[in-house]
Amino acid sequence: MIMEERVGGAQYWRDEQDVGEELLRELLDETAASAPTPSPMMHSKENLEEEAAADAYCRRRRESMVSKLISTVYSGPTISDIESALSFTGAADQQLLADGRKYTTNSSSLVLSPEKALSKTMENKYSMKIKSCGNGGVADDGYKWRKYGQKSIKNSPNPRSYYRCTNPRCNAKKQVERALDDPDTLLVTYEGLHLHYTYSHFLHSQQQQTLTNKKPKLHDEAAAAPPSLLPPPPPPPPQQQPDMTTTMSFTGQQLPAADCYYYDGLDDADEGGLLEDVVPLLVRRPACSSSATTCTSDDNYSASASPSPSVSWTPMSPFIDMTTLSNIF
DNA sequence: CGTGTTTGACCCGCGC
DNA sequence: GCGCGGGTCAAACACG
Repeated sequence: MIMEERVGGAQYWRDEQDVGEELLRELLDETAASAPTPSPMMHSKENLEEEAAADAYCRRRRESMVSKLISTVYSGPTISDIESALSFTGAADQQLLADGRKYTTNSSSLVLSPEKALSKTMENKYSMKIKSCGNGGVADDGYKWRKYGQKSIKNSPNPRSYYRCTNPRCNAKKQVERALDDPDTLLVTYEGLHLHYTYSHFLHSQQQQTLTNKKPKLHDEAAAAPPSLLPPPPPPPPQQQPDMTTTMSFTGQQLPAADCYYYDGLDDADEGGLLEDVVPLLVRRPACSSSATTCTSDDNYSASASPSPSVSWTPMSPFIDMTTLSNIF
């Protein structure tokens, strides 16, 4: 596992945001410049061909920039990943309806459980190292995790904790354990995909509408682990250490952030409205994900799973309004 | 009282 | 078949 350390986590987020904003600005300028302008002059055949060629060029350039922009701001599960998961689930449902058999985790069963089959067809596992200095937690990854087990591992003095996404429709899990060589380093292994908003995303959007959310619960330090491009932490309360850093090294197929979604219309009020099932819109894997991606983010905020609803904060990371992008096409 | 954590027991896969 | 190790379950507990 490659592990790089980048000094100045805040600068990293800043740089990413700058790149994203610059690309978006360039893209919008480009779009405005290439917008069809009514011309009083008559179009000759040559002019029409030139315009067509120019249009094609502009379109390719926009697509290239959008691709760059998306790859800059997003590295989470792509729509194809979700489509694969959903199509499998649909197929499994059809199979279930067809033969009336029930899925079971029993290995002697003729039918694999969807989870098992899914894990066979998709290696949705990725791990990362998180280096956190200080006694505080590591950054929140935007999702709510519930600890369901802890196990001592052979030849390791540190126990491994098992977490599951609190969304009942999401089978994402993660394992957290401290590294053997460095007790400050957490090894986090993610498994599965989140098919819903990040918790922080929801809070952010909700706070813009109403401030009546109930207060989220705190999580322990191991419960939170930041993926690459999630919203960076809210401004630290004054009593917290300002100089803590978290260094992460991702290894695997995908990164866990998934923020560019559209709401599928399901009403999850029965889940307290905190999490919503969504399917990514627009985002398709814009660039091949490297085998190891490293980023450093500020860790100078609370280890709580989410920011306090009483504090409204705007993500520093290159969050681009996807509605804007959608309008471009 | 609701929600999340802890922890011992249980299940399951794998190697011998 | 047996034992080991990892993963999960679920009752008890803690906390706000």
